[in-house]
Amino acid sequence: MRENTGKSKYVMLGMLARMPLTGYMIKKWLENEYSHFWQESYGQIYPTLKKLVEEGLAVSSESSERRNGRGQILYTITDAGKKELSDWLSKEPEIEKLRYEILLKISFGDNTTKDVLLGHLDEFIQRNEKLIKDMNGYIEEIEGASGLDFDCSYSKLTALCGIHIYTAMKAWAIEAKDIIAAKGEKDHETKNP
Amino acid sequence: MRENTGKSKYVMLGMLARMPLTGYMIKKWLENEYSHFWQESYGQIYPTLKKLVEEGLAVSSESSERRNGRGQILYTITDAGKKELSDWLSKEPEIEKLRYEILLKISFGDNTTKDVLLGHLDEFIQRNEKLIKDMNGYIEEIEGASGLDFDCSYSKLTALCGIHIYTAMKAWAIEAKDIIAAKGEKDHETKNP
DNA sequence: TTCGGCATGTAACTTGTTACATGATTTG
DNA sequence: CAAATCATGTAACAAGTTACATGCCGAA
Repeated sequence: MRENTGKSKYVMLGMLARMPLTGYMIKKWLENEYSHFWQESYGQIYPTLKKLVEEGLAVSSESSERRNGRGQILYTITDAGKKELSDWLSKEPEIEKLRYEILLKISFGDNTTKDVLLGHLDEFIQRNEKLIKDMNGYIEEIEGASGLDFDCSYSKLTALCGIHIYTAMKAWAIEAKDIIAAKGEKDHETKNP
Repeated sequence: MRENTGKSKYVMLGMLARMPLTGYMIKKWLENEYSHFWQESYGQIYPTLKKLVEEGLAVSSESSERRNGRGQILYTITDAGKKELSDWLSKEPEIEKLRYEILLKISFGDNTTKDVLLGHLDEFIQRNEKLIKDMNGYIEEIEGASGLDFDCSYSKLTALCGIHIYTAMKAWAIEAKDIIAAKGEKDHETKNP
């Protein structure tokens, strides 16, 4: 009983806990609502789903009535699956290993021009502005949809986190631009006393 | 000439651009100053260094004078390496794919208790407080060391980014705790009109 | 003499992505 | 009729971690 499915397994379980889903639906749902902090490819989803069934954490029901395209395979979480999920939820989240390419490029800034760095930061600011707008739109969307069959307040919390992060990133980038610009002037002074 | 080394290659080049280094020194340096936004394992470092030499981006000089322990292999960047680095620095940084486990757990919050979530958030707040303190310490450190042989201002910028992010994360977690606590009360009201 | 740090290296494994194959149905 | 979308799936690859092997030196 090796533990080879990483976190994808729990993502599937968490989504199936809401409602029975197909692999395709899981992918679409991830793309729409989780993409800013989580993503999975089909190459992960389908094999993981099969393992879930093997481990008794979900059951599959092949609906031969092919409504759209090929016949769908619906996965439903079992009691064992619910227990597995809640056990995982109780465990303290691991510390994330982050890899910010932009910070790498900034920290190697000596090896390029000021303009290149300022360009990257400008692009970064725009990207974060877009993300903030997206997150705000998403929050309005779920606030607008009142008569929903399930509670979205936890989803809203993750969007709120996005807003915090992207706002902080944008603020940093603006500050960084100022510092880099000022630094250029200082260098010039030093070289021409 | 396949492109199989990902970003590790450029990290090595960026560090070698400062001074000639051994694999071991690269690892230690990464652990000390880059660990909050980048990390590499020996399993990546040594093979990548070899490839750098194969591609003519660095040269190795085995100093047979074994100062400490086993004889070291010093790697020095070549002009071709410097060009490769500056070309990479000019390219727009890729959009990061983030995976925040804590957000996953929060978004699946329905399947556990309020106490579990509040506990995770408390731990998260403490972790971020520690990180903010670390980053501030790091900034003071490089500000204190005045007569340094090379400019640290770009490193300081990355630390500043850390402070922004961790502060934002902490602020979010505090807000999230309040919202989750309030939500509990509201649920109670709804169930007992 | 034992332990920790210096120092290099690799094999096995895990994790995840990409590109492809298949094919029905819906929409323009 | 062509293209997009629904829908499942896999093989090959890429990337990265872990655990281990080796061995010297200095300090406790």
